[in-house]
Amino acid sequence: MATEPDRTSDGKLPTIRDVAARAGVSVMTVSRVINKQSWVSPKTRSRVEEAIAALNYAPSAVARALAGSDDRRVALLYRASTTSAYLGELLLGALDNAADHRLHLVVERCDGASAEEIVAQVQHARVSGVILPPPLCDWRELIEALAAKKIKAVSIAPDIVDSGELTIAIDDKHAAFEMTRHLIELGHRNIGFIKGNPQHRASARRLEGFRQAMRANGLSDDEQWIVPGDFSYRSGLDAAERLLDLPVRPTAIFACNDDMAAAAITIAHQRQIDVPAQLTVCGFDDTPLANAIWPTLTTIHQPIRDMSREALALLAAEIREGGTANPHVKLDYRLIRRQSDAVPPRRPKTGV
Amino acid sequence: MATEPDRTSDGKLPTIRDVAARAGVSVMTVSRVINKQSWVSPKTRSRVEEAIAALNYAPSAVARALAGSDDRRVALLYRASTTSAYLGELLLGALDNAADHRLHLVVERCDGASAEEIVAQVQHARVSGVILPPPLCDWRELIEALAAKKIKAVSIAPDIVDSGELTIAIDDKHAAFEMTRHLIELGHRNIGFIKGNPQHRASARRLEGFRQAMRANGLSDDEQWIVPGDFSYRSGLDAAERLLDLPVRPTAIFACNDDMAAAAITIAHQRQIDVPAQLTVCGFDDTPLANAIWPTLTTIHQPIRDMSREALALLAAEIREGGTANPHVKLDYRLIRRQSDAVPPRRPKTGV
DNA sequence: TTGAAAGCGCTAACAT
DNA sequence: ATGTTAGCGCTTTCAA
Repeated sequence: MATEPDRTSDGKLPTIRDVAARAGVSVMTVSRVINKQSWVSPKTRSRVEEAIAALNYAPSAVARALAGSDDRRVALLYRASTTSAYLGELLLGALDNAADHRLHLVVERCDGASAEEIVAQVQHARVSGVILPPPLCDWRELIEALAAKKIKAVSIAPDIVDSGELTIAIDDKHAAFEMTRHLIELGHRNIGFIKGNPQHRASARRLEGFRQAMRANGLSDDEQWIVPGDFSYRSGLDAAERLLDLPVRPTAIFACNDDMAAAAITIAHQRQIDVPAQLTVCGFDDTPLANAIWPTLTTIHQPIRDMSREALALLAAEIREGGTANPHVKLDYRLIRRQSDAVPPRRPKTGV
Repeated sequence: MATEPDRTSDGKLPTIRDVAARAGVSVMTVSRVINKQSWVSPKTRSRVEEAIAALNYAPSAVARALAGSDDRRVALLYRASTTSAYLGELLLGALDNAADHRLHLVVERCDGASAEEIVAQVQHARVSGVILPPPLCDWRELIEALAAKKIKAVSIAPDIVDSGELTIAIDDKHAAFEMTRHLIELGHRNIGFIKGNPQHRASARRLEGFRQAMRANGLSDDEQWIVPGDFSYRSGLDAAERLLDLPVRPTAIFACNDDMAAAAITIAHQRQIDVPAQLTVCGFDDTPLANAIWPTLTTIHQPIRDMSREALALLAAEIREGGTANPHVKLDYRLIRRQSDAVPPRRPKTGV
């Protein structure tokens, strides 16, 4: 059973013309069949479909892009600072339904460029929409510059914004709130927090969720319990040292991402502090790392792949229908309990 | 300073015609300038270049693909089983110099398809070359089917093969040999080995390197010290349990990749076996994980990004010059010593 | 050394 | 319901 496309005598792939000839119709009719457009009589349609099948014809994306109103190309922009694992997930999600939406995805790096330069780059790439993962999603100038040129942009995990831009996000603040509440319910009172890279606005949102939960439970969100970090494992090492050097040691550490949480666990190991018996550590993101360390990490699952999938769907709707019911998609996060959290040590269950 | 492309009055990007008009030459001349082709008088050339700069013109890749002999598109094929981190690295490397080679990279998933179906898919995608990461690189049928259709394929990290196909690889066998020798030099005699996914031929090569090193040093590569795994963290957990349950426990474990090594460390932690004081563990690949666990992992660094970069260069040469001096590129690996290896325990340094 | 003509494979805008 | 006519932006002939 040959799935392979037939080739005309000159060794080229079949074109729409070959299909038209074989079906005895005009190329336009074939085009309509392909695009499920306007009305084609069932009889003609099936003749064309037979010819397509017989020739194993598939339209050329390139020719379509050139001839069509070119609203089929979208770009996934990224900076070198984005980890390849995150980028890989985004890519897989986007690729996943690019074909369904008849969109062609191009991946473009835009390092060190000014907002204007990036707009130029995007225009040259002939794309009509872009996906902006962090930290690009929080770059107001860029978003406005793109909007000024009528290039649709969908931000992945940006700060909440008032303008009409498209966004895909999880509720970082509420997720952090929930994780903190979870720790408090476990019995923790002294909870340390390791902040994320300040360039990523998500960091601020997570911190805010932490603070709210602490205050909501009558606990103090004292500055000394909140230490800086930048999402890197290295920074997590330093941050954890600082927290564990505190006069009153926290019984739990909530890190703004998994890498830093892993670092905290490392420091605990080095100091012979048992996790979770003596110290609870939890993270955020649920990267593969969370499952590859010991103890496995309690964390917030962020559906990265779904996010880019949704981003693409949003772009498709925006580009073609010129608008969507809801331009702000909120995806669900999940608190994943694994082995790194427990009740705090030395706290009698009941009575004095 | 506006880098942004000018737009003609109708709001579209400048085309080659606009450039031609502005420079007072024919479009053909502009085309020649762009492609640095044949002879254009320096005077004309500079006039054209001025016009290009003034208009901030950039040629449309789409139009070029359609008009040209289309030898500019290459695909990165992958299966869903490939981890997004690995895929992300490959992608970044490939993207990195796709532009330099004037190649357009498309990323295509090809799951569950037969070799013939994949060939059809590739032909429909109108690409003239493909990059095959593992495990596709070891699929003989596919490689032959592609060759039969004159589609250039470059395999990343395949088995050594006799046919004239293009390959990029590190010397897995020798890397494993070196790591094993390193362990032996440290004083280890009882070394356990966790095998990789048998579908990836690299697994066999690494095992072979291990075996050779053991035998070369008069040690036995007894089957009981060699346990199955499939590259997953989970499988590493089981494998490590088996090794540590052996009547004579190994003093070192060499896992076929980092994930399984991390799993071995986890098991050791659980059994209160100190790594590396009581047990040496090392991995292979040098993924980000190697640096995010404690102790950090001694492993073999594999330059994934460079591999796809080279793959692209190879394809470019092959597609355009129709051949290369050396179709088998060998990249360097590096043994990275971190904290998970040490001399074996309870072995007096000297004398009895 | 340069230019004119003829497409590449498809679709949009009009016919019919 | 179907066909005709023009391109999309560029490159490949071939001619000058």
